[in-house]
Amino acid sequence: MPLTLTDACETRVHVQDDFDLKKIFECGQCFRWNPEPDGSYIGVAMGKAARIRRDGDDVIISGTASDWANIWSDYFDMGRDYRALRESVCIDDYMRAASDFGAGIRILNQDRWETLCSFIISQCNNIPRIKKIVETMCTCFGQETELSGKTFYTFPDAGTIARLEERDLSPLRCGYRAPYILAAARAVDSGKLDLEALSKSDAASAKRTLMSMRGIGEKVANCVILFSLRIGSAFPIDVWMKKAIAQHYPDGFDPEVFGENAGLAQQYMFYYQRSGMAN
DNA sequence: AAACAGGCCTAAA
DNA sequence: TTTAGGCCTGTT
Repeated sequence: MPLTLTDACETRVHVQDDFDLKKIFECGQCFRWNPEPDGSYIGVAMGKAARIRRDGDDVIISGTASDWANIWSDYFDMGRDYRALRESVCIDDYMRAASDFGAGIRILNQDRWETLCSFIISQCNNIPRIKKIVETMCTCFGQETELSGKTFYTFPDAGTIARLEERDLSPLRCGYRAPYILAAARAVDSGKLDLEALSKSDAASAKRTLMSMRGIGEKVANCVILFSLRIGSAFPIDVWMKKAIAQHYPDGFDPEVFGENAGLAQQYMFYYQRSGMAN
């Protein structure tokens, strides 16, 4: 009998804190995780393809225990207590309802360059098309990686994209965003834009630096800051958030009321608003 | 078929 | 400092 080498390795983790895969992957922060018929999710992140699912109080993820310890634990932000964080943003009845509804969301610590590039692509696009463009970019320029005998593609690194010309990006069909992508890739590759350094700075200066790049405005900058620079005070405002604020805070609203947890409050508001349950 | 989609840029008040 | 219109492309 042949040995079964595929799927040989899964790691089971007991999780007591908020951790809802559907909410984590569908609250708008990432573009490369997709649901499977059995309720698991398959995605590619941090240079690896993975499958993850829940089993009661446990989370089961492909890979070794050290993959979990070295990669996924941080990716899923397991170092923070989301039940406590969730309580901290309940400043009124509306936020209580929004955070109850969104309980289980976690803010991923994603790759900085991938996040920057993905949210440049996101501008004035809907989610299916964002995902399609990102996926095409990975199959064209990423590296092969395997999971259960299937081939997946990693997100291409900035250096790879930096060496391309605009015409090389035409298969992506990303329109006017192509030059923005190239400019960002070249800035990251050359070190002119040092995202790791930005992660050690404050929200205001990170935002200023990001917005000095062509094609990066306030919304994209805030998404990058929140979803990859680990600065929790960032508060991205898109069309859904504008609706939420107009409906629930007609007299004005300052995200600073949430302090360092404004970004998580934003995720609850966004997810609640988009669900249609907030009305 | 015209309008719109998880913004950004520029020009003009 | 705020506002309108254009922008690639795909979908409705």
